[in-house]
Parts: sequence; C-alpha cells; structure tokens
Amino acid sequence: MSEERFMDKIIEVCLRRGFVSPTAEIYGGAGGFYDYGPLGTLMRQKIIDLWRQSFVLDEDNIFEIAGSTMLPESVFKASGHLDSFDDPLIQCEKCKSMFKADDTIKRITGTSAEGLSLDELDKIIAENKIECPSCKGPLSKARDFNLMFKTEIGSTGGIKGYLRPETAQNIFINFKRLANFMRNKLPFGIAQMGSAFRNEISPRNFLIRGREFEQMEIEMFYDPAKENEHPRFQEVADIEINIVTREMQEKGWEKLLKITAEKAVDDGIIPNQYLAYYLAMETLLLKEFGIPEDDFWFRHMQDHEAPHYSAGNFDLEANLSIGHMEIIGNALRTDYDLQKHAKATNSAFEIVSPDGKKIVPHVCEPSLGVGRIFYTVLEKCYREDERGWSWFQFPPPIAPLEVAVFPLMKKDGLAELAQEIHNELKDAGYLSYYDESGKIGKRYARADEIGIPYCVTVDYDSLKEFSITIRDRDTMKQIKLPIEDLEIALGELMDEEAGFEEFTTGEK
RNA sequence: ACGCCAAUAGUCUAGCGGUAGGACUUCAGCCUUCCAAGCUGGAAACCCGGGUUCAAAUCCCGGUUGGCGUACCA
Repeated sequence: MSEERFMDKIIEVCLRRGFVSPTAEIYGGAGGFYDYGPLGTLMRQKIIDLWRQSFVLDEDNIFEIAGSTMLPESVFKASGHLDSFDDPLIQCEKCKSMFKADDTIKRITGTSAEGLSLDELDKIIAENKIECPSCKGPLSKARDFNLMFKTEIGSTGGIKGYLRPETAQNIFINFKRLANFMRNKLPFGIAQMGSAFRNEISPRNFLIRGREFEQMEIEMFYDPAKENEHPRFQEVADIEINIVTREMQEKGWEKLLKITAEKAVDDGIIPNQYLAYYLAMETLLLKEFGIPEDDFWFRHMQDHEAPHYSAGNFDLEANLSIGHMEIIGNALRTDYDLQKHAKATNSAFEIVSPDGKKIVPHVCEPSLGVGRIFYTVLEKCYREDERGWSWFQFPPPIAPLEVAVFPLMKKDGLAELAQEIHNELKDAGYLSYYDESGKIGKRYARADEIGIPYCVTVDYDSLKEFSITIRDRDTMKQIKLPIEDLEIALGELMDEEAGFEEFTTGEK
C-alpha cells in the first residue's frame, strides 16, 4: 500500500468543502474535467481578478477580449496545430513505445508518408516489414491520435471545427481589427482569459493536467527592432527572478540563479525586455498568491521541449508534492502566427511605423494556467499544526471568504447583533459568512479550514460597550475594537496595509 | 494508450454470497461567557451494465473513474 499522497489531502478538502469536484460525477465522471464548487469559484475569480488588474487594467496599451472556444479547421491548418496535434501513431506491442507513423516510415524507407490514410500507412508498414525502432518488436496498426477535440459545424457538417487547444489563436486571427482598435501603434497587447481543450491521452494529477483548462494570456505585440524598449521595463528592472538556464540543466542544478530582470537581459540570459518584464510580473503575482519565492522558477526550455511556434520558452515551474510542474508558459512566438495567417488568407498582417516601415510585429506570450495556479495555491497555503485541524493560509486578497461573523452564543440577543454586523459587512462589500451553530471553537475551526482570514465575534461586551473581537486566522490572536471601527480595521487588514501585530501592540 | 491495483453516505473506512456497521461531517434540539470531536434525536452509501446463483456490495465479464509504472503532454 502506498502512503497517502499530499495531493490526496488537498483533493479531500476540495471535495468536502466545495472547492473542486469531478465533472458529471454522478454518472461516473469524465476524465480530465472538473467543476469549481462554491468556494472554488470565489477563489478562482479572485485569482483571475488579480491577474487582470496587474497584467491588463494597470496597463495603458493592453485590452482584453473574449473569443469563441470553437474555431473552424482553417485556423488550425494555418497555425500549424493540425500538423503537430493530429498524428497517426503506432505503438510497439512489446515495449509499448509510441511513434509517429509517418516519421517512422520516412526514416526506414526514405519516402514521405505525410497525409496518407491509416490503411495506407498500415500497408506500407506491412510491406516494408517495419518493426519497433527501439526494440524490434511488432507494431500495432496506425491510430489517429487527435489531441484536439473535433466536431462539425452546421447540420450538414460541411465545416470541420475544433475546440481551441490554446486561447491565443483568437487574438491572432482578429489581429487586423485589434491593431486598428489599438490605432496601429506598437507596442500593444491583447489579453484573453478562457478555456482551452486538449484531449490528453491520460489526464492525471487533478487540476494539473485536465482536458479542459483555463488560460490567462496576453499576446504582446512589439517591433522586433525595439525588443529592448519595453515602455515600463524600468518599473520591474530591480525585481529579482529565479532562473534555471539551459547550461544549469545540463550540469544538474541545485541552486537557482537569482538575478534582477535588468541584469538578466544585459547578460543575455533572458532574450529581451518583453519576456523579462513578464517574468518579473509573474514573480510578483505568484508571491501575492502566497507561493514562496523559492518554490518557483523560470526554466529555459530546451529546443526540443518548446512548442512548434516558439523561438524560446521560459516556463514557470513550481515545486509541488508531485514534482516540478509547469504552471505558466512564456513563449516568444516571434511573427510565426501572424505570418502563417497572413499567408493563408493572402493578406498582410503589418503595422506601419511612424517612419513608414512595414513591420510584422513579434509576440511575447505569457500564458498562465488558472487551474494549475489554483492548485499550487492550495498546496502552498495548506497548513497542519498543533491546533488539531488543517487550515489554509490564503493571503487575504485571494481568500474565498474574507470574514466570518459569530455570536459567542446564540441567545441573549447576541445572534441578532452578529447577524446585523454580518449584513453591514456584506453591504460594505465584504465576502462575509455568518455561523451560529454549535460551539465557538468549532466555528473557528470551520473557518480556518477554508482559509477565512478573520473572524469577528460578538460577545456580552458587545451588548454592554459596543465592542467586537477580531480573531486572526494565522496567529489565533484576538483584538477588541469598538464596533464602529470594524470596517476600517478590516479594510486595512484585508488590503494588507496593516498587520495584525500592529493592532495587538496597540499601534493602531 | 498499455500493464498492475482499486472503487461502500459529504469525507474516511468495516464487511467480501443471505437485514450494510462505525467514525467524522451535516441537520434539529439541549449544553456552552472564546478555539473542533459533551448529550439526545434525525438525514445520508454498496460506480455503471451484463452474467452466474434460490440469493451478488461480495464471484465472473465489459465499461467508467482514480492511483502507480511505462508512454504521451505540440
């Protein structure tokens, strides 16, 4: 029997407390699909909102769109996804290795087998007596191996459609309109948040690899001749980021390279300012989410690991209980996609610069996985200590519920006053939760378990002298305040303008 | 995708041919003047389909889902 995985503890809380559950569970489920429950939805939204604030709304030259998840085949023909996603595969019956059928045939016979049907491929393999390239075992029949979900558009099925395997293509195919909207002035960025779909062979590891996943993405278009003139680079120049270079990977690394964004660009470790800008921004965002800075880093992907469109990826990997997992992809897509779509539609995807030069912009793409970040937050915020129950140390800005209001007991008018305070907090915009059942200690435990940062307790002093008590989730310490100061104090605590310590030492 | 293993209330689990049991949770009430598991009562489960059998949660077959290993993850 294997011992309990850390992930199982996280999954157990997720199921029990309404964070995440499998889709279509009552019908046996559907592998690789998950539903966010009541608390999960609240926290997911906060994660998205924080990304949106710092990556989109705070920028003057970035706007967000919401594109369709279904796109016609022509898009993926042009983008290269059909070629690299839709492969006939053969598997060795003996060693179970899988190979691309056409590649294997070409290697053995020297003639191209691209675009042949499965039957034709099988025929060639049989005629040439091709065996497993690694163990000489017998090969299975060729199987279509389609990583994209395919369907037909329209009742007669005249047009093939696919669920998008990445959100990015919506932006590229809207480029002309978007460039016009952005008044044809580089640099500009288009953001998008939404679902993408990949029909994974075997989805595993909960939210880490599902068949539907959400991405928060920006396509940042810039003039390649000005790749080191990001308008706001100076604001992040001094941010220290963790890097694992290709060289470090070859030697086997133990320590992360910690380097400022500016120095990394100057030293040629990160190819340009646009990419470095986002590595710094992501570092800041993940720290805001409560992920310790030593638990994630940017790994310069080896050439063979990078996607077909990428001229260099620095993927953010997190140190999770199940190993090092890619949480964010950062790609330099160059002008690959725009050129492909321009060619396929027989048009030009260009921006005319002030000096009259025609430029096909290059693209820097930070692509953040919502579910993966969500899961990483759960793992990194999970706590077990002497208090006897598990709890989540969510940073207040992403806590699914922000404050819980309890009457010490439900008699003597305490419940009524507590309910009133709860309603006022809701009116003031807090995600407040009211609970009067059972003993107070149990209610604290319940609140801790789902990471509510502050509990407000109404006791007999509240009736006598209009005071309440705020309990801090992290320290279990309490402070007593006049009721009228509650909203302001909570505001400062939630925005992390004031620490709980300042209140307890009487500085506030 | 292949191989091995597994699936019982919301959660964790006992049972392994003949009335499905516990713990936690939850609900109603009692108790309770600040950190879960005090009392009473209630609700709640054998993954799906087929087969064997007088009788299947239990045995067999298929599927689904999950874990591990290999593979895959542009």
